[in-house]
Amino acid sequence: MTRAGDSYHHGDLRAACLRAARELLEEGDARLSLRAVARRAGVSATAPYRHFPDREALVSAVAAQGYRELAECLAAAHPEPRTSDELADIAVAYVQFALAHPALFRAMFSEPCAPGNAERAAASAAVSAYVQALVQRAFHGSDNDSTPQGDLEALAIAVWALAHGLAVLHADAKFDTSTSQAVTDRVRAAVHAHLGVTARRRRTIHQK
Amino acid sequence: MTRAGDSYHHGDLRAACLRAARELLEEGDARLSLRAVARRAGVSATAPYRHFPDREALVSAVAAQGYRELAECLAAAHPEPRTSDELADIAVAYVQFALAHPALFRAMFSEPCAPGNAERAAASAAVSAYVQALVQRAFHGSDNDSTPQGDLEALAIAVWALAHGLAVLHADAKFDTSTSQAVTDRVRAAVHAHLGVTARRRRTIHQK
DNA sequence: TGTACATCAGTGAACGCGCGTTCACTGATGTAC
DNA sequence: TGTACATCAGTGAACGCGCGTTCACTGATGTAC
Repeated sequence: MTRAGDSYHHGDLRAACLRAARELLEEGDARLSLRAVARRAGVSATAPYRHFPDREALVSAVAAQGYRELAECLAAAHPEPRTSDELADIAVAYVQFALAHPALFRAMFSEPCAPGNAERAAASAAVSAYVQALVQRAFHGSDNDSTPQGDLEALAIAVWALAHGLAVLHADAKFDTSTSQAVTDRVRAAVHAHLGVTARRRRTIHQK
Repeated sequence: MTRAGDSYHHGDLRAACLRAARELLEEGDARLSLRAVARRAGVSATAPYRHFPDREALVSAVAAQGYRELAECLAAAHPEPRTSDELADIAVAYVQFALAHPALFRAMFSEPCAPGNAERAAASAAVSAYVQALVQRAFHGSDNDSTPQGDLEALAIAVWALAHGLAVLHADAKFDTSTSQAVTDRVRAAVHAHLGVTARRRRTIHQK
């Protein structure tokens, strides 16, 4: 039987590989290599093949983990946003996640995810669905609940794209990212500008 | 003196390298290599070094060209947008550009542009400035010209991020991109959802 | 116009590198009796 | 409990690859006289 910890040979090389890959990404390695991961995990170059059929599988597993962390991070920012302000909190969290883990973020969104990897596809779809649901819930039953369903969907897509676009543009240094406050202010302002004049008139949201 | 065309040795290897690089990108090569570019240009592996100090310089030059093309493409979509519909035209052009040239788009936005390359930085900043100015012009002096300047800036950032986010998410296949009509409809809907209820009430924009 | 020379774009061999992946192996672990 | 055996996680050598970059070179072109 397997003891917890270091039991069988290495213990849990699969997990160790994922941890090593994350470390390398956090250190700025743009492109993960199986050999570098093995090296970091303190194991021979070929050992990871016991747990991943090829490089692509390792990368997908890391990306999937990233999606899950992103989802948690968004949920932590606000579990059930109702106002523009609360939606902005989530957008800020999205952007800060990208800035805190730029290489991981790139690994997650860098290329059309290989359709073969079910785990990755699922984790990615979960984030997407989570954001969509979030936005729809926030707007459903608001003052404006005459809004037809199609428009709600479009709005959800728009908000997601907005947050994602802000994240990518910040990660690519198209904006000043030297202070986290500047980033936060910019994202909040963009979300409020987006969600619009109407919202601003109803509540007093703008706090600048 | 240099004759046009094939004059000196190769003629204009610099331009030929850029053309070759573009071809490789259009064919789907994710990562440009100097050797592959040289091969495609029909020249020895080291010849490009006469025109580019290193690989990074070549990639930056290609990216810069991409930014210029993107700017032209946006201008062609609508030179002076005034309505949400016309802004949506531009967003559609932005997304279609990304879908038509995915590898180029990735090369342009893949990583924090090496600050060393002035040409690339300038071309990138030009696109950014162009979009910002576009949006501000579209909204300035609209019915709603009480809008303060800070809000206009935030709005411009938001619209840019929206278009960029839609482009990236489509390029990463987070949405169905099998027909160009579906993409166009989705982008238009997102822009209209974004620019909002107010606009929709004033004009009759939604055409679905 | 013709010759000698300087320039410099492109060549080709060579370097050292890290990579993904294969293969036959070894040795620690778990299991059947 | 002790022994024989099967499993299979991890090893280490080896493969062939494409890469970026260097170097001394060659030969076509342009220029000075």
